[in-house]
Amino acid sequence: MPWRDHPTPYRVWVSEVMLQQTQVATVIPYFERFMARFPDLASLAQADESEVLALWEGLGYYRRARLLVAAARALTRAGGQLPDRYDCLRKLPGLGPYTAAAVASIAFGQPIAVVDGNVRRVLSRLLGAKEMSEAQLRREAQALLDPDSPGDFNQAMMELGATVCSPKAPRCRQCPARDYCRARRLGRPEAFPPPRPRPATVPLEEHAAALFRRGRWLLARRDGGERYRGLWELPRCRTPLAAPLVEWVETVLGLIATACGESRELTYSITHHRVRLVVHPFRVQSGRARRGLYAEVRWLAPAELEDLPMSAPMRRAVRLLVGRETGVQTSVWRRTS
DNA sequence: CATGCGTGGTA
DNA sequence: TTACCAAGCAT
Repeated sequence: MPWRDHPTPYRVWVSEVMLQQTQVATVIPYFERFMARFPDLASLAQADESEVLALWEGLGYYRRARLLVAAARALTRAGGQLPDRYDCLRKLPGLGPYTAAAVASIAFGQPIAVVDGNVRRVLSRLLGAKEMSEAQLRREAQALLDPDSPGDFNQAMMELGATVCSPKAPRCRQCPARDYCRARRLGRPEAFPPPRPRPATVPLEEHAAALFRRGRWLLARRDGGERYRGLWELPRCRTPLAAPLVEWVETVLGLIATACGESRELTYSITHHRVRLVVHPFRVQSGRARRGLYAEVRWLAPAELEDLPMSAPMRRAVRLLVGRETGVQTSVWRRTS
C-alpha cells in the first residue's frame, strides 16, 4: 500500500478517508492520482472542490471529498498541520472515531486502538461474543493494543480481518490466533458477529432530459440534498409527470425543445434503491437555460464533459449518449416499452 | 440512535 | 441476476 511506504500525516489522513467503507484494492489507484495532483495539505486547501470531486469520481460517498477539502482549509487557517491528538483530530470534518484513531496511531504513534468492521468481527470471534456494544469493543481493542507499535497493531488487526478472518469463509487454519479463538472452538466462526438486518430495496424511477443544441449538451450541477451534491448530471425530474416532459423542459428549464429519437433507459443501484433512469433526448430550438433547482447549468461540448465530476451511473449515461450521437451504438441501452 | 450515503467485486 | 459486503460519517 503506497500510504505505508511514506506514512506522512497528510498521506495517512487521505488514505484513511478513502478507505472508509471502501476496499484497499479500490482505493490504491485513486490515492496515487490524488497524491500526484494534491501532494500536500496546502495544495488541497487551495483546490477547487469540483476538481477534488472529479478525482473522487467512481469512489462513491462523495461527501467524504467535500469534507476533506473543508478540513484542509480549516487546518490551513489554524496553522497548516494535522494535530497529533485524537481529541483534536476528532473535531475535524470527516474524522469520526475510526479515522481519528487511525491517524493518531498510524501517523503519530499515539496508543489509540481503532474499531472498524474488521476489528469488530475479529474481536467478536476471538471472544466468542455475538452482541458487543461499541464501548465493549473499544475496551477490548484498547486492552489488546501494543503500545510500542500502535499503528502496526491496528493495521494488523484490520488486515487479519480483511485477509484471514473474513466474513463468509474464515481461513482459520492460517490464522495466527486460531489456538485461542472462542468462536472457532464453539464451531461456526462465520456466525460471528450476527449479520445486521438490511433495509429492503426500494424501486425508483427517474427521468432525465438530454438537451442538445449546436453541438452541446446541457449539464446541471446538483445543489441541495445530500446525494451527489456538487456532481453534474443531465437535468433530472424525479416524479413521473402528469404533463409531457417537453412542458417540464419549457417551464422549469426555460427551453423550447422537441423530442428527437427514442427514450432510452438504464438501471443502477444506490444504497437501498434500485433506480430505473429513463433518458429522453431533445433538440433545443430556442430559449436561455435556467438553473431551476440546480446550482448551475452549462452547455458543454463532448470533450468538455470528461472533466466534470459525475456519478458513476450518470457517467455511463453520458458516455452512451455521446457515443450514440457519434455513431458508436452500444447494446447496454434498451428501448423503453 | 436509526437512517442514508456509492460503488465494484464476489458468491 | 440478486444480495451481500467493504479500513464510517453526519445528521
